[in-house]
Amino acid sequence: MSRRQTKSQTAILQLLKKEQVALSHDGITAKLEQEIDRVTIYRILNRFVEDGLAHRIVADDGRQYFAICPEECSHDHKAHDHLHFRCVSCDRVECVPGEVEYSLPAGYKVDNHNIILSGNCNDCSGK
Amino acid sequence: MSRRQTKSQTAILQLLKKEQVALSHDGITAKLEQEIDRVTIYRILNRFVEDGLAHRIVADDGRQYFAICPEECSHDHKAHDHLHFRCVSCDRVECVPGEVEYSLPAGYKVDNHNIILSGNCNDCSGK
DNA sequence: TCACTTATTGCAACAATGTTGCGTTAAAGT
DNA sequence: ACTTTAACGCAACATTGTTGCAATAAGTGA
Repeated sequence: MSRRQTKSQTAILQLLKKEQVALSHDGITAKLEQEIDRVTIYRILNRFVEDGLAHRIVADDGRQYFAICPEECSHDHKAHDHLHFRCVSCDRVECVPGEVEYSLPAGYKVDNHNIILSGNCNDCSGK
Repeated sequence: MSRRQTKSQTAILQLLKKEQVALSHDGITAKLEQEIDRVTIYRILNRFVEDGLAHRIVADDGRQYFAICPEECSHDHKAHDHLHFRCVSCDRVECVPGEVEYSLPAGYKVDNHNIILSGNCNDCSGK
């Protein structure tokens, strides 16, 4: 029932901590030293999300990206109400700090926020 | 070079106009009277988006949903900055009117907004 | 109205992303 | 060291969306 610490798991966790951006499955594969099976990577990531360690972002390319949760959001890992920016040039997804404000009609219960802006990031918009 | 009017095309357009919610490919298939090939549906939808007739939303289930653009957004069909709500119970995606406010560091150029909240809609949260 | 051009369609095949089943491996507890 | 079972790797599958290509049919002009 309890979690076990494995090499694959710690490697992915370290990677996510080091990178400050959200990574997709294949971004992770590309940056990992060791080879880890595709399925295992997905399972590890899903476990991280389940445990509130990471959050999952579905970007507007339809793919899932994962990022380590900052401390502030550990108390409630369901609603990540900060926004995310996906750069279409360098294909990175980053978390943008700051609140997002919106209004919603009464009666709606929000379980999950998934806010993605896409375009060119600071580095890429100059070129 | 110019567009041609076909039965499939008008059927889908009518459907999207009638439904006030955003529909996915298979939502469209389910509601259509006539049978239209999967590929054709996708191509029609992509054409609508290209022509600024509809906008594409990628929901947090990773799937694409399409909705007819309201008049206001016809002048700029790239940035649909209103938010969308996906109900996980009835599996409908609706456009929520109203502006979304956020702040973004300088140097970022936004091409596209994709803002999805998910949870239970007014109808489903009661039950 | 008929012939012509080519946008649109339908089918098959493919690509990408993510999940499930299952037998094997290896962490953690005793 | 032994046992239990979480985690792994492989194969197979599911879903969503796209591409190539030959056949069809919408618009145009004689």
